[in-house]
Amino acid sequence: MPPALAVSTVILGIRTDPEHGGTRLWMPLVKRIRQPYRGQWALPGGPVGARESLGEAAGRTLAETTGLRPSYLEQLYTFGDPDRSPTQRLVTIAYFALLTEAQVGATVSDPNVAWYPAYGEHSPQLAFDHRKIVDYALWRLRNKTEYGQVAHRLLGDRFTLAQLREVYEAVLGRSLDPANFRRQLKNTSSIEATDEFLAGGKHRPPRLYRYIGHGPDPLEVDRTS
Amino acid sequence: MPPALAVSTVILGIRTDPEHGGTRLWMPLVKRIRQPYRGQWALPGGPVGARESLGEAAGRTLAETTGLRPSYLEQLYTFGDPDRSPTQRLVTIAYFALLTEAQVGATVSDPNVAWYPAYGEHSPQLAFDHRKIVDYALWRLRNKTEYGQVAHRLLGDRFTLAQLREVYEAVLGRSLDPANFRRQLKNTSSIEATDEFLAGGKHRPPRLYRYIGHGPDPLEVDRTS
DNA sequence: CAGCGTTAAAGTCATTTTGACATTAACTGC
DNA sequence: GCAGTTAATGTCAAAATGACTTTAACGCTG
Repeated sequence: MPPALAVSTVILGIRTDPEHGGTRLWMPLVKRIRQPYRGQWALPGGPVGARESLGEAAGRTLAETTGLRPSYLEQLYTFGDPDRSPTQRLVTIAYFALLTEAQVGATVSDPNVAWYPAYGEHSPQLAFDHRKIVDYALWRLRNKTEYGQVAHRLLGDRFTLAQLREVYEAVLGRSLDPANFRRQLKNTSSIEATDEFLAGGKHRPPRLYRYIGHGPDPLEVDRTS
Repeated sequence: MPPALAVSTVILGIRTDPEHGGTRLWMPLVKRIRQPYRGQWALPGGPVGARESLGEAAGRTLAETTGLRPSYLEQLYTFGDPDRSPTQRLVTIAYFALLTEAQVGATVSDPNVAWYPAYGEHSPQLAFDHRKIVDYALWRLRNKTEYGQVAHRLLGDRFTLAQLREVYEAVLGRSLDPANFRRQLKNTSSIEATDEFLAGGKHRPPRLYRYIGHGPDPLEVDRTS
């Protein structure tokens, strides 16, 4: 029996928790409509087509099931134990993707697709070994040396320092001192102040900053073609 | 045409450079005896058996070609572009392994297996996209948060602070101040002084230290079975 | 066996970075 | 115009870092 190829993708975006206020990492999940694990939430994914690359398959399957078009895609890990599937050998390549808040809005309206916190007590049970995949995605995110890159992919090209700090807090899972955070980032050369301010707020308008990229992450999937 | 599964492994160990003195990262390579890239050096690897896991396949193929039994194995990246092979689709899962100096000695005596520096001008050209795989292995090694773990896998369970510093220098590619290095490591709880000393040297005998593990790296392949 | 060369280990000190907190600035709503 | 809130800057002690010096413990040589 020849092996079958599939991809699964952890899609992460920031959302403000409607109950508790703080910004958190959320992910869209799809409800399984057949056995095994029927009715449980699972990561978006599907089989790899014969003429597409693994990264293309990840981008295509997540777009088909969720409607999303993430700005960042990175390969995570490959699962291929011989007994993962009772019939033939199933090799699954896991990816993880990052979304800006603007991109989050494009989620399809479908009762079988819903957003959930990526970790913590409100994060649901997942089908297969998908919880392990999500935890590994979070582990890699937290262990990245260049957080500026990550924050940029979650925020878009213009952002305030408060937004940037909330992303860091959501990823690291702990709160940071706003004043010290500001000082540290001003010392790095990874962000640059613009002459624009975020209007419409109720208080002093914060300045907008821009990310100065140092080239792509060596892990990023090239999807320019 | 169904996909074929294969593994390739970057095996890294420390060796003292016979010419220039310093400790460097070296890797064993195997010479290709058939087309394509016949005569060029390549990473050890081979097809995945029907009843073995991907990690088992990596451990088996590297042992068969090099005779080595590394103390550490970690999955790196999966390559699966549809046009990698002219005949059928070839999916290669790359691994990287770490060896202690004791384990390096067990290399098979075979003219088609030889050790080379893992990076720098004396590192040879490699077949296929294997240079990219090696560079990615080095990138991940350098971006690990827990260097103590890495050093432990390259040195064994007892080591002097000078040896530990040489490992850090070989991985990071720059020299470190011995006194400051000592101070930093004494503040972490990752190593512990033993009451033993390394005898036989020409100078003051250095104290031996032991690594205090914080559990395995989440990426490590479990090969206890 | 005293002195020298070499490496191990500990100590010194000025500079930089960090964490905790205070102060000033700029806006909205009443 | 004043209270309330967030943005942005400033202050300062503690901790960490980098460059360097000093002392200790060997083997080797004469």
